Amino acid sequence: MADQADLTEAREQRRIDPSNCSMARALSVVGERWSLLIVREAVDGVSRFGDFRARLGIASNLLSTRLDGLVAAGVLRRVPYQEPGDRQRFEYRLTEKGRDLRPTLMALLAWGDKYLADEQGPPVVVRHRVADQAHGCDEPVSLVLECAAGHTHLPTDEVYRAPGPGARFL
Amino acid sequence: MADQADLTEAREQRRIDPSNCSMARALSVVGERWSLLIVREAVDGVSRFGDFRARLGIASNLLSTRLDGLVAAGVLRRVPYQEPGDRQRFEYRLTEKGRDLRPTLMALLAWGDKYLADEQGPPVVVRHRVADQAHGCDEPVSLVLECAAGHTHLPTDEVYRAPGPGARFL
DNA sequence: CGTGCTGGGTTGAGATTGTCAACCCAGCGG
DNA sequence: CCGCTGGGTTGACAATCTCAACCCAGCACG
Repeated sequence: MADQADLTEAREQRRIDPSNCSMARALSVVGERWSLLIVREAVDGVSRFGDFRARLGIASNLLSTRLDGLVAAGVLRRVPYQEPGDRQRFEYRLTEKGRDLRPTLMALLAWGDKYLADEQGPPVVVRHRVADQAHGCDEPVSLVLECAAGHTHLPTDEVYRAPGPGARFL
Repeated sequence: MADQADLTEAREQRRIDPSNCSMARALSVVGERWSLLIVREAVDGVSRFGDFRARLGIASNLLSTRLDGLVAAGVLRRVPYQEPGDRQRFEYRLTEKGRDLRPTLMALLAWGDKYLADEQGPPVVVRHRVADQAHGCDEPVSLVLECAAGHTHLPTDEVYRAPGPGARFL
């Protein structure tokens, strides 16, 4: 198997310092138990404390802490609103930074759909809504890998992680 | 702003039960502190207990627990190996299921690169390695959204989550 | 044959984080 | 001025994580 050869080769080459990695940083922001689920709800249009709480079943103190954390990280922003005949309250909306987590959510969703769905199939699918409603597309959407040279639909084993401009080595 | 209208609309429509979601299931497998970092290392060719430990700086008992969990989840498999002049030991290799987490890792990496990289730029980039080494491509790779009708490079706001075959409602 | 080294762990104390339940409080409506 | 509602805070307890110490099988060395 080429499998074994790959491993041996990999073990011998100069290694990128794995602690200096954007993935680790990303996980420090959204890597705990609830963060990504909160972001998922926000993507889905949820914005109020009580709605997050009800839909996720998360403890309120923890939700409070997580929302603060996500606001501090710039993933959500806290905006005042006022229902007619009610005092001012706050809601939590996604920022651009938060919206950019959508591919991550989709990748996780796709993986869950492939390996963890129950018999009836995936409970949620992602579809294409074109901005112009006249010719709605509505086809299922997937994530594909594409390289700058225009090669598209790369299988995942044709990609590798290489040192970037900010790389450090062991 | 259309932003506000979207939220209101979203709040009023029939909602997918968020607990019956592949994402939540996916997170229950790889959602804790170290799992994805372990998988990342595994993708990178790391397979041995001590190597994971050294590269991640994770406590050995926790690594032990996580590796067992990932094996139980089918993300890694435990295979015996024997170095010459040494006794039999075990290493942890990615399964297909584990390899399929690569898009998730890439999405997270891309997000981290965009928002969390330091001045020098991202420490790691993903490149295209063609199987046939003769015409190596080596261009940077990115994840793009594509729908079944062939629309490609969808902006994330042109996709939405819709009920799938296994959907439940609130 | 005893002694130590090395990879791959286990055990246990203490800090951190999460859960659950109770409580708070501002302001509207009655 | 009473209670209800949304959006929290507080505190007891449980589960997890971190850190440090220890273990143990088998090879290598003397």
